[in-house]
Amino acid sequence: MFTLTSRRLRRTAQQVFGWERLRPAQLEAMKGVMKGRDVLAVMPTGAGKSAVYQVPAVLLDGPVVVVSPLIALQRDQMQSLLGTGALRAAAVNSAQRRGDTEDAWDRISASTVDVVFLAPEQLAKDDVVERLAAVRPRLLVVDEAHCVSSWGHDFRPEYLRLGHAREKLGRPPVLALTANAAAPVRRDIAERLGMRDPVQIVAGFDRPNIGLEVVAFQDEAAKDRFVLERSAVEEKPGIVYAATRKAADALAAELSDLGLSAASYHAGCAAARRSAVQDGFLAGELDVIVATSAFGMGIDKANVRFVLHASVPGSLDAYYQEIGRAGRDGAPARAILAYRSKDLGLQRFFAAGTPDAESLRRVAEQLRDAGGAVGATKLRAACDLSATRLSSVLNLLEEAGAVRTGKAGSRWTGGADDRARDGNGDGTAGRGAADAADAADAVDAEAAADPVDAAVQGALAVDATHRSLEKSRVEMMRGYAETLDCRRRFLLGYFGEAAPDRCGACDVCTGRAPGAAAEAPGPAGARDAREPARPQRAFVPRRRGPRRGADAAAGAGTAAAAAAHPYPPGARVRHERWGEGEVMSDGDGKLTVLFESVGYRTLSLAVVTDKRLLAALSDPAA
DNA sequence: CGAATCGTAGATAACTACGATTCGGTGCCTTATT
Repeated sequence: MFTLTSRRLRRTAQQVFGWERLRPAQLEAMKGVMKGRDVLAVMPTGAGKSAVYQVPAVLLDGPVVVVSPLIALQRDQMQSLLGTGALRAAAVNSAQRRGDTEDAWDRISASTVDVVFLAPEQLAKDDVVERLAAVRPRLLVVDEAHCVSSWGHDFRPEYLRLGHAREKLGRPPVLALTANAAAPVRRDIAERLGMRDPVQIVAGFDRPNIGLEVVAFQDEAAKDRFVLERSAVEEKPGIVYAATRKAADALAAELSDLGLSAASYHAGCAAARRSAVQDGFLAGELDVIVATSAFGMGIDKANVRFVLHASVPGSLDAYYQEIGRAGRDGAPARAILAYRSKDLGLQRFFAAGTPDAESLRRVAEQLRDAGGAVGATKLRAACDLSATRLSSVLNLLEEAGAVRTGKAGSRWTGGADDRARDGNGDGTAGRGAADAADAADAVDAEAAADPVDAAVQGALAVDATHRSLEKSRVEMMRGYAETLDCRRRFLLGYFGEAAPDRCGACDVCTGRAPGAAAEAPGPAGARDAREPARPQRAFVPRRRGPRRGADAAAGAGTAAAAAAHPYPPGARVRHERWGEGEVMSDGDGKLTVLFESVGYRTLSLAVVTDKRLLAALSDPAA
């Protein structure tokens, strides 16, 4: 039954690391790695993701390069490796002393290092890539791989350039690891890293011990009072997520005034304070940590009893990740969202970003005039851009098909015609290129006469596509907050996982829902008809009964109804205006589809079938 | 997108009202100056 590879992996795990058992998902991922396949593994925190590369690192004949988003995480992983004594590790980053980095390079070049840790920005540097390529890495690991998708487009664009780095490293197999990736995110990761036919291992998303609750408000002061009170009375320890640094500081101060042990945590805190607060929380010295989204990656504390969001985050991906820090011990825990529809404005602002036509133009002109490949360092100097800014600009120009990057640097490839060709022919240019071509046509036919103008317009169109997806993710977050149906079902559906109609453990299922609107909800839900917590309890249970009945009568939300239409989750569909997409979830007479050009859209199943809005392109079951 | 802050005009002493402006989240990496 067990293959030779399985036996070797198990034996190594046992003898070298002392792990008596490997989970099926771990073993399967390791086997893929040993076969030289690209592997994308989505496994919950605590399921032993690191083991998936550590065991093969012992067996592979050459070093493993691990890309990790935070230097702090690299440090933690180094420590744990040193603890086992099984692997020799080194890190390359700007936070350690120069001498330590030189020492690391000496050891790497002498082939006495098994695992090298670095951030994606390091791989943007030619000398770093050259020195690594010289020792022939056997595996490129991308840890917290969802960052490729969520951070790469704007914030840390080097993530999107890991595919190039991989080529320069001699195209080793890629192992992408994450705890949280919805289907489109997985697709993005695979595409961006240039993975070929990857082995995908996806463990379950459901965390049944986390009770889900949303409390809606109109009035900001009422919401603030609620957040303060719930933070004070919920079982400790807990995490409160705030949208801004100022709000985090203010709430932490108020909780402290109440006599609780509370502290704030955000990127504006001094480094020393940040680590002190984090350590204090992990050690159980803090009741409540009030944080921005800066807090949490790499945090694995078992007994967090509640995660309270004082304001909505920008996506369900972020929300799921943040509430997933509760109840890791398996004991009951709560995820509470204090929701106010106006709070979405901040997230919409973040999603909207700031287009920068001027930088695009400068880089495009430089490359056009250069008449050959230009390295990143030279380009930065010529265009007077930061490394981050340049990467982001190059990513857009490449996606628009106007620029191509190879070993020697980035090269001008021209205008609209090339762009369209690239979109079809080159897998890594991918879907953005085709969209961009369409959009660019629409933007300005006259501008397309000049190739630089066309490139800038095309890049802006690609950018607009990303932002439109980001905005639609905010809308999905709104959908979760305003849904009148089982929240767990909504959440799991977003991640492409089927769920029963009622989980029995969210506020909707237990009849404690705040939600119901004063009038019958339209497609946009009950967004402006809510009142704060107190009056809701009185009228909600009565309202829910008949509503449920009405839904059932409409033939929606049941397994039987879900099977009766041609758009099951996973199906590819085409919409006349929005193009191709994938069905993410269905239920209660609605379909949620992720369209490649516009992002998430929720459609009424009745309208879709009536007006034949969607063409089914394929059935995943077929 | 929305909240907070700032500035100025207007009507009259100490403000208020309202338009304009600014600000808001995640982390790598600089690499010369105290």
